[in-house]
Amino acid sequence: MRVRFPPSPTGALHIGGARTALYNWLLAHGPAAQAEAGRRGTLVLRIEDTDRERSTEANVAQIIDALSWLGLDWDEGPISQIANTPRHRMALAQLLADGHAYHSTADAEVVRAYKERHGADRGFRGTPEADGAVRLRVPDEGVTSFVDLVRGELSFPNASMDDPIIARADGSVLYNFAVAVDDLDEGITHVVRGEDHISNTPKQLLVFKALGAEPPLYAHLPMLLGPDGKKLSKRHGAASVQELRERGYLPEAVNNYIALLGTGFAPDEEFFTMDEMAQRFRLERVSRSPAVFDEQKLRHINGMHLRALPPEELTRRLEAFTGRSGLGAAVEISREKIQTLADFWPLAGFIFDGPRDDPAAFAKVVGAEGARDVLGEVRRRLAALERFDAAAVERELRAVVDARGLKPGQVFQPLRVAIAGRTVSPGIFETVALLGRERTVALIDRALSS
RNA sequence: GCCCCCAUGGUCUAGUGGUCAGGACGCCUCCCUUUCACGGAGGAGAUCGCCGGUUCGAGCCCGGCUGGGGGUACCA
Repeated sequence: MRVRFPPSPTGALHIGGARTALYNWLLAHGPAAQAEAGRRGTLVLRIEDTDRERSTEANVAQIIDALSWLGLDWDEGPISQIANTPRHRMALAQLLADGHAYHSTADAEVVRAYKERHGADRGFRGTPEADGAVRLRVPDEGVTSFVDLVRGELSFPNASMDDPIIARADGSVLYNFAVAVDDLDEGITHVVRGEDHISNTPKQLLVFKALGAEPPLYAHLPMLLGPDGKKLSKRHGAASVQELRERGYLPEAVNNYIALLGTGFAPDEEFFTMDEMAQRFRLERVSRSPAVFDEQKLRHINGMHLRALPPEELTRRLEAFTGRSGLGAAVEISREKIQTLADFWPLAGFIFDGPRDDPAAFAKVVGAEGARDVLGEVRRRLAALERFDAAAVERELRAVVDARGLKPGQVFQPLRVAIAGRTVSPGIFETVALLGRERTVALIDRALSS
């Protein structure tokens, strides 16, 4: 089995592209490839840069960086499509010579006029000219059909298809032609791509036929949509892989989530490692309907992956993410409370940089009836504590709760705001223990004197 | 306009002719350290897009309609 991922370097790698890359990766690493050849499949990375206007090296680098971050490694490539130009020209000359293609100066205007004469459902058929762009000759009758591995048989009436332009007047080839030639040359066996390519497939099939070659198998994945039901784009916030990374998501979680979007792996589970996903992945199980990208659920899945990481590993990633070091102990007491890497600093940063005061919270909680009195007693008890660990701190704080007949929150919250400056923090006992007696007492004094 | 694809709670999905349509995210209530998150116990939320048909019986099969989406570039 040979599959490919062919991004066009006209922008960053978007979530839809990452999904396509992931599914190809899963296919190549899964049991289907194994059963077919006794070893896993080969993934080819091809850069579709035939659009010279919009393709840039920076985008290529960015896409490769995003794929690497996701852990989606490839076996061959990156192959620059533009580097295959000689071969494309050769194939084009062959079709021209065979009469499968012809030069035509007909532009959109001419095509429109043609349809006015012959009916909107009649595909444009040109007459060979001496120069102009190159069009592929589509049969007048019959259908071009194929069995889509996720949708079943798809069929297109030839009569309604325009003769597609496969090369510009300057001889440079266009997408539908280059792709077919490259898929053929690279021995691609399975083309797995987005639904937006469904109507390109018959054109490419016709190119294979004109070349006298056997086409690969095709599978079209459903579209990924934004919360508004429209195609996912930058307008929906985090649309690129790079942005997801900057927002503190883990690559394993991103992979897990986008795999879930559009495939029902298992009835009751949603947490999967790459290996588990590759084992379970089946093209036939891929959903046919478009899916809405839901960041809330990504957050949830990300939290699961975060907590599944060994503490040292989580610490390493958090240190890389925040650019700080010595985070170990704080990470230990925060790991149950964060869902993304970006959640950590706002939650526990005060342990290192001191409180970031939220005046409203301060006024409300520390300024509450009896709160200062409670804080005073908490201070006395903690100051007198011999062993300053989480268990001892908890004992003292609960003693205050019991002695005064208060609710736990009436004691814990003022203390939390005193040491963190806000109502959000890791567990109060562990946090106080980590801060130590000196700093805790000083922070309480600071709150009391404010 | 034309060609094509799709349609189960707000979202992702399970379900392939016969249990009260199951799970997850989110939401609500309660508990856990009145926040955040995790975990636990409950709850609200779906006339399975609509109309016909096939069948003793349809979310599952067929047809039509409606709605959404993709394509319709000398872009990919």
